[in-house]
Amino acid sequence: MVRAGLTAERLARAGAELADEVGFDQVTVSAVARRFDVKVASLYSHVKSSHDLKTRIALLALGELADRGAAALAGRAGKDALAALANVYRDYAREHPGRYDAARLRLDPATAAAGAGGRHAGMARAVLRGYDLAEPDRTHAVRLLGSVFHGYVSLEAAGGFSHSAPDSQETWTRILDALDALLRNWPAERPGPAERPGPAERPGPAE
Amino acid sequence: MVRAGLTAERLARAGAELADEVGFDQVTVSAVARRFDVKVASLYSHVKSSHDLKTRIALLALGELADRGAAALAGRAGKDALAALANVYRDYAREHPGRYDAARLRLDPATAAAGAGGRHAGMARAVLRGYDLAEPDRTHAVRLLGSVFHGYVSLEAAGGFSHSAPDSQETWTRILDALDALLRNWPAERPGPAERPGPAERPGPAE
DNA sequence: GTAGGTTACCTAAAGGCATTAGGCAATTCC
DNA sequence: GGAATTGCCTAATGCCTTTAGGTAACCTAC
Repeated sequence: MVRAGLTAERLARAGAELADEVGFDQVTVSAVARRFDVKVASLYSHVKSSHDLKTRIALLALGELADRGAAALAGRAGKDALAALANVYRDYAREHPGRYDAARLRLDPATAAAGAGGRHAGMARAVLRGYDLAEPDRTHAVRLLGSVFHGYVSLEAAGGFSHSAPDSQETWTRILDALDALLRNWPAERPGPAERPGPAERPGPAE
Repeated sequence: MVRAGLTAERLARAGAELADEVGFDQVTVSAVARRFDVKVASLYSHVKSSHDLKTRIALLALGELADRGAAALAGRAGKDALAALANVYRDYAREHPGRYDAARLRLDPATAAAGAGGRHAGMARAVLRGYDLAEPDRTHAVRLLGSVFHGYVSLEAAGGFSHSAPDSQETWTRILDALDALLRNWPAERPGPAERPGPAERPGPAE
């Protein structure tokens, strides 16, 4: 019996590859075992459960993403940095759809913090150093960037923007323009009418 | 033997309830059968497969969301409409997390179109009638709104903004302010330097 | 260099979900 | 009321997860 040399690390890597090939939801302890030509039960000495395996894949992906982000951000500022970081997420999702899905896995806060969780928020904060925003607007902006990046990339992956004009690439470019403009021109607090009108009554025209 | 009165419709509704209670990924043909106190195989006369069941739940959720959106938009314009539609998505996701997850299911284009697929884009377009945007910027803006709404709501559901200041509600309010400002002030094409600098060279400071 | 301990992978088994085939009972339609 | 139809059933297969306990390979030391 030749030993396969399994480790939690190698299992996660194999799972990540599998995810990119057949989809993250198809990643199963059995499938990974098959890939190593090993019996299923053998994996349970290295990972606690199917969920544990998936968590490790998620952490792997988050780490890779953070690495790419850090590399892309080095030596850039302002809109240049904004676009670079945004493209890291989008490109990663296109190159590694399974891993990107994995990165979206619900992690409990402790696990996320132990992994690359904080690095991502840190990168968004770094981008915003190129703009003139004080707290708490800086945090609001961090969350906006996260929302747009994640939202756009998932909708694009789901096929939301294919088969319809204009091109998804063009929209992406223009959205980055728009975000840049918005960050350079962040509105002061309370510029408009009531934020949250009741569901029935009509509080008058908005303008 | 008393008949349970199963229909695809009722199965989808039960599945939606189940999703909100225990999570969409826990929705299984077996679990729904249990809920009707019926044997698993019986469901297969009404739905083709597990995937078929999940698709029906997704379409149910998308329809409910579109109904709420239409109701919220009636008689509103401008920022008021923007906030109303945005809150529909966020509130729905908070009230019905399982259904909201279901609505995120990858649907093939034909299925999505047959359901409420188009209504959602239509609602975003309706909101944008309150702003001065011509094509193709209007489409870019539709996609931006979709990305922000979906992105924010999923990150919030994943717990991304809890346990940290400022409050998620405050960020949401300020993001809507910001989007309103952005839409009233949408930048013209090509305001900045190269959108996509190469990975290594540094094209100079952004400003 | 081989004895002992540890580690890595195995066999076996139980339990859950998805799916199909074929049967009988409840409803429906003349 | 009898025939046709429909609705739910039993039975069976196959894949997945997880645990318990066994055996063979490796490592350590004398």
